[in-house]
Amino acid sequence: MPTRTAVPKAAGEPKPVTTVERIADELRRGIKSGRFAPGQRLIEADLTRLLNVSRGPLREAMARLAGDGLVRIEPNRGVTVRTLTREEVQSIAAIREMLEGLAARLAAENIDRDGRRAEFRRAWQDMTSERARSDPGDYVDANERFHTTIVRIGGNAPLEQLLEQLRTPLFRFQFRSRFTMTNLARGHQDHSAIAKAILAGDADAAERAMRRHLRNSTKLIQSLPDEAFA
Amino acid sequence: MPTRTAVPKAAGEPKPVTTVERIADELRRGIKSGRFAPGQRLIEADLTRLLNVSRGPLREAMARLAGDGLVRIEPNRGVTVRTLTREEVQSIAAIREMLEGLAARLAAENIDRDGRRAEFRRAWQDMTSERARSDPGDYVDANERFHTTIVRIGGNAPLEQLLEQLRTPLFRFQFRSRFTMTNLARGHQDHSAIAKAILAGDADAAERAMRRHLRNSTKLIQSLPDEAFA
DNA sequence: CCTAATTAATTGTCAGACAATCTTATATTA
DNA sequence: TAATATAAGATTGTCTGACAATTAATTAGG
Repeated sequence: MPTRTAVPKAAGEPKPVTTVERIADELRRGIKSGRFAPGQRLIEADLTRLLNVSRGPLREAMARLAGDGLVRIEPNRGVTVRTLTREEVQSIAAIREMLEGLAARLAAENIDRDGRRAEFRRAWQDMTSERARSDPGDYVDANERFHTTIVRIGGNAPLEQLLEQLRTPLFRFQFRSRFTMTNLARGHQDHSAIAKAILAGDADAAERAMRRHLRNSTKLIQSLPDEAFA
Repeated sequence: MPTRTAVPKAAGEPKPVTTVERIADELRRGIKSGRFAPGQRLIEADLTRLLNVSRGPLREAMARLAGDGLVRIEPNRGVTVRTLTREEVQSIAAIREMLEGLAARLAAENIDRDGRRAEFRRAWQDMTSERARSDPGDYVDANERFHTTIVRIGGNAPLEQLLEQLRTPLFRFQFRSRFTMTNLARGHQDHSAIAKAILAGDADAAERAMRRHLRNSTKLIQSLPDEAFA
């Protein structure tokens, strides 16, 4: 009988302390990576076996994910990975356009605090590195880091958390759409404009550039065939 | 004296079918009304007794509220009603300014769909009614309905949910600040401008007016003494 | 092949248990 | 007395097992 109650605590790492947190982390990762597909049912019995936990913490973790908008809980019908209709994608995109725009503005305003300019330069260089240019996975990662760095530099913590929430359900679309050469080129133009504006401390330009970028990305996602949506 | 809970019932609110939902509802109301004060610890044993439920569903409900940002869960230290620092209030206000502005824009764009113009007129009249003008509680209710109506008319469901989340932790400030005559007058000016722009279908003006209103409200909240914050 | 009855799977909740951790009260020491 | 260590109590985190209610799957009957 595998009664693995306590996880060996890896010292020094910002790792989940609690079983609930560990489960939530695991599921979050699984959903983001696509291992749990949108619409898929998450059955308690399966997951308790898979993760070696009891139903209590598992259900708590599910409740947290539901609060984050990653899964849907329907009474007596259980939990499913959240799906998005075209309309919902559009709605979320409109929200993101406003908020990522705000984040870019804040980043431009605060670029000269602490070591933020250096931090931003690093993220920006990662985007243009050879690795990111050749490997799609690396590119997606660098792209995500670019955006999260901008928000972090802005220094609005609630905004950081909120954008994380809004991006996650859209994440899977990136793997399908982004990788034609013209798309990459366009994305690069957008990113350049954003980076330039932020480094120049031009808040208006940064916001404008970011919003334009978001609109372009959205157009790309919306051009996907119906099968990509719920 | 019975505590006055000024939490308006949403129109077609679906009744909680599940114990977890009932608990979450109850606690949400309690937090919004101030019966559970910011910073207050929510102890499982007390609440299971108070609500006649077992720990499982209670903890699930807590997890959902945590996802909504209403409470904080700290490992091994339990659940507390979320508190806000001045800085956090400012951060949330910046987000709200963008999103309520978007909502106003969308409302103006969609004011002539279905019966939305009539619906909006009703909410706007409630604001200026005698009842709202005399009783602070009624005014706060009408004010909340005014804002939620605008978002609903805009037709962006995720935005509706998000703004609900962002408003709730700020709700308690309304009871302390809003009620000097000059404040009411200023608020009325703002609201008039918003209503006029929306009814005229002028999206730009609606967004501008709403953002101005939000900035004014924020200034009011920020002018509160330190005791009002965490 | 479609509909209804039966069975299986799954969820929602409860109760009790116990170790780990945090908090408070008490005793000890500088 | 103040600071600190220690013990006692309170609270959380998790597990197990149970059972009714509901939903999904299967089989039987028309």
